[in-house]
Amino acid sequence: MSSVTKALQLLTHFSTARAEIGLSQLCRIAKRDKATTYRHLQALEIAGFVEQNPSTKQYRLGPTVLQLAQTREATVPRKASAQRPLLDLAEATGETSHVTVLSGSTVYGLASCDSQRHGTRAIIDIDTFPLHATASGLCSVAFGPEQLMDAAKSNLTQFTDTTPTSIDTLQATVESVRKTGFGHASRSFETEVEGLSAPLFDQTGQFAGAISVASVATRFTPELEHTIKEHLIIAAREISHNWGGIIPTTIEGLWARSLTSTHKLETTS
Amino acid sequence: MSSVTKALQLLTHFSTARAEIGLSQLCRIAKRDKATTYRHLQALEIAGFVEQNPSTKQYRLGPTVLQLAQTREATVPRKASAQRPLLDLAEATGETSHVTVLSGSTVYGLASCDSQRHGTRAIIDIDTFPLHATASGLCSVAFGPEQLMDAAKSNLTQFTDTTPTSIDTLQATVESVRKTGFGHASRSFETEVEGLSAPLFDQTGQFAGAISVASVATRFTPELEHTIKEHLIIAAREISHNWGGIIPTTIEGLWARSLTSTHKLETTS
DNA sequence: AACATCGGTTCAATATATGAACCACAATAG
DNA sequence: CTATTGTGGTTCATATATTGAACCGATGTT
Repeated sequence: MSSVTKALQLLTHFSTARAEIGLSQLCRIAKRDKATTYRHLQALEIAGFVEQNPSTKQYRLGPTVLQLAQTREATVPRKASAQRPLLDLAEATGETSHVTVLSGSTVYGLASCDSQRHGTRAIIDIDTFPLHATASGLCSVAFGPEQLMDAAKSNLTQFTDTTPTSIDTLQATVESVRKTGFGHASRSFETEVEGLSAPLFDQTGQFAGAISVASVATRFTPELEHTIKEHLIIAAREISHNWGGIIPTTIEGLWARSLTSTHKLETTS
Repeated sequence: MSSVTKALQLLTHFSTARAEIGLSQLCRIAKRDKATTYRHLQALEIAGFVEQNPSTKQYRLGPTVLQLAQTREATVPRKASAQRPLLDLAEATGETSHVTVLSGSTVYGLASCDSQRHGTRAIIDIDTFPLHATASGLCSVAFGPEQLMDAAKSNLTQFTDTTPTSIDTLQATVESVRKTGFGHASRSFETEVEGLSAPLFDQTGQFAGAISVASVATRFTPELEHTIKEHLIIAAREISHNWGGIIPTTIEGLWARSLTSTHKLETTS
């Protein structure tokens, strides 16, 4: 491992929960030699990546990261940084995939990608995704800000005969999303389309959008569902990472449980 | 110079104007060896500080900086990161100093610091600074968003007999701030106080606030004015840096000219 | 077909990173 | 009023990781 990598790794130990770290403390956390760590910190300090609290001598993140983040945010739009994982997802599942972002109480389509594998494809050609009827929408209601539930309740347009049109069925559906970590819209927007989705998180740590796969219903077997979920997880992690966020451990836990149970179902059936 | 420092220096070459840089190009810009630069970029890529545009192979800032910036923003408030330069300023000038931030059309006091050097001190004990009558306010009008001028015009309260109360005198005063790079409130808020200020900038590149020195009028000689301006510049650079910004070169130019002319005045008088 | 780029790789030479032991200081504890 | 234990910071011989000229294959230009 290069010394550059080692030095940069030190930065990963700073968080809102542990904003300031002393030299000795950091050595323990990172399991590193003190002299080396000290020199690494000095190099990071020169570059403005860390600074020392003058009163406590503890180190904390420096102002340079603000500048860099500004540049990154200004030059790499969310869409571009979601493109690659989206393509991989469509490729791996053989189904059409979407990335949506939440703005206010509206779920906007940010990017989509068709797989070339099958002749029939799910074409979702809309700008905004209904909260109650699409996998992305349900994911947003389940993991986004609370007022989204009200927004969803206030527009329960019926698209198919399985669209949740009552407040009770909507709440039950959202509840199951919160339990499994996946949004699931079973032919509730288009009669021939099964939607599965996973939440995305950005640098604020908040829900920022969703990644979804729209599968042609006739192909939607338990095996495909399992495959889609596996790749949704990969894509969600990657896009969240590109947006400066991480998947909360609670969600990771839901996914882990959700996948093992699906797997059981798959092997016992 | 350590290899860590050298690697981190590479990041300074990325900006909104030059968001993506190829390996060879970066070597020319940074005047570095190609093999070394390549390895440094690899280390930065592992840590997520840069990433490669898959299609062009060019490098750009990576998602990690977003996370770090989030943590920095959440854990180091503006006030804390302005404190030290503010103290140094008060110390160096022997006068009371303030940091103000702009929020909407209001200039709020963020922090202040008294010098212990003199028995008499300028005490500015307010939460919000009048736009037209204080050095910080004038600086905000001069370098902040345009609508501030309207806000200033709509409240021309007379505090002293030199307070600019007409739209014409206000505009003339602001004009001179734009010419010199320094806000100057000559006994226009308190009869015994001369105020000098300089603008502050944050990571968005926009005007974010002002740093000011309130000097007791009887002490306010051309020599002191020159000293205050010198140290205002230092403080403004430092606080802006701590907020993730830099002083625009136009302002730096104004200051340079402004200071040499003051110096001439000082030596010829 | 010759030439000039590009991103990426190799390997011997050596400059640079390393860490045990060492300060000086501050805050406890006995 | 010492010990003790913690801290941030420093030293220096050792050795390991960094370095850059030269090289490669690919792509594009003249």
